[in-house]
Amino acid sequence: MTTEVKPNSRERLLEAAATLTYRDGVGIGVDALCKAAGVSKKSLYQLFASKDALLAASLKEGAGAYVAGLLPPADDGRSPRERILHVFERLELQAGAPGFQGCRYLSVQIELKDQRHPASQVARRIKRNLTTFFRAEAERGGAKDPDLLARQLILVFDGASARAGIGADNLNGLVAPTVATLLDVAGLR
Amino acid sequence: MTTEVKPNSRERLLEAAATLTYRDGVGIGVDALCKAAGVSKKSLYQLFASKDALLAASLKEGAGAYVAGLLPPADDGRSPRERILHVFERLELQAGAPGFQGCRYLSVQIELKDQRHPASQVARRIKRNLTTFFRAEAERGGAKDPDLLARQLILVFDGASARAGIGADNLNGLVAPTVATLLDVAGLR
DNA sequence: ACTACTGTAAACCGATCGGTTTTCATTTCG
DNA sequence: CGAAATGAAAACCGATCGGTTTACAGTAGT
Repeated sequence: MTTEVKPNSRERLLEAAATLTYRDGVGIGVDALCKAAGVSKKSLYQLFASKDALLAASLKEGAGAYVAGLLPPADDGRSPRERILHVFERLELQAGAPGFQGCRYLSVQIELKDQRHPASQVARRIKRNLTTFFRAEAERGGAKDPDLLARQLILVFDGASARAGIGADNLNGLVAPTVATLLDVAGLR
Repeated sequence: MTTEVKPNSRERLLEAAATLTYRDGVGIGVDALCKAAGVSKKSLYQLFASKDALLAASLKEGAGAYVAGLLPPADDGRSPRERILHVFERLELQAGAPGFQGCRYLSVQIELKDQRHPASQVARRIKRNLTTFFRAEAERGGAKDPDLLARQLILVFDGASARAGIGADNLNGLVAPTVATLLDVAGLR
């Protein structure tokens, strides 16, 4: 077993940071984070150099579960088209869940403004990974212009997630046909 | 003439709020706003009930210029397709300008989280206006499903503006073909 | 039992938050 | 000229910010 039954202070802080910054924004105070984690500020600053470092670490260590919940398993038998659509099905599912506020990585970048902020850099890397997945599947599926298709898909992903996050759209009947259209035109059968 | 040569305190505050909250986020302090506007806090709180009210008013009164800079003039001779594409051309232009941080109305809603915040409600209304424009042009152009097309267009608009705003994409060669594809499939000649 | 360590709780630091009030120089007007 | 109104500057308020430090309870190792 690699999983801990009893999360340590570090893990509880990462979890609290993930939960509270997603719900309340990156402006959340360290007092609130420590309280939610049941950890003293002293311990926080022994484990992390700063609040920014905690935030960046929280994003980074949550990335694995995030992409795992979004991407299809590697080398399942399905076609690139199906594998791409899988991602958007998962997004639509997430968007319907209570408490959904949009893609946390996009939100963090928008809230922080500063692109050089460590958490912003982590977020950018994760987004780039998703784009890379799209681009690989596009190429594998024989898309006319894999780069263009990948950019279109991540654009739709971020747009859909943002609009659902602010409650402007519930995505019902929107994402699947839009993605299908882009895949069709790109020649992804 | 309706334009003032000498902006009064109220206008300077609205302008400062627009500039600074866009650049630094809604977390900007009232001291900084007052300093930038050259207005005392006393005057601020005579003119506006709260910082939130100032922010909401700033968004609301900037909306006219915003949509005017985005939408084509009413009843120019052009086709719905051209009029829709016009909006995305303007967006691409904005995105290339220095200091572009994405659509301010989307950013405000993401930063505030709370949908009931007065500024968030103003932002939502403005976005709805843009969607209404898309939907009207879609219908006028004979789109198969005007509602769907309008939702697709605003999704692309927000996605493109967000991704350009965080520096993840420069939109070159992306937005126009994507929108064109959606218009084609919707039957908008 | 004694020491050494761990980590929580809480005091504390200077800075800043949103917001109110006081001060005072300037302008406006009778 | 003198009174009233305006508005900027800044002090002030309690609260909170990110971050440090102290104090102390618990627990291990010997």
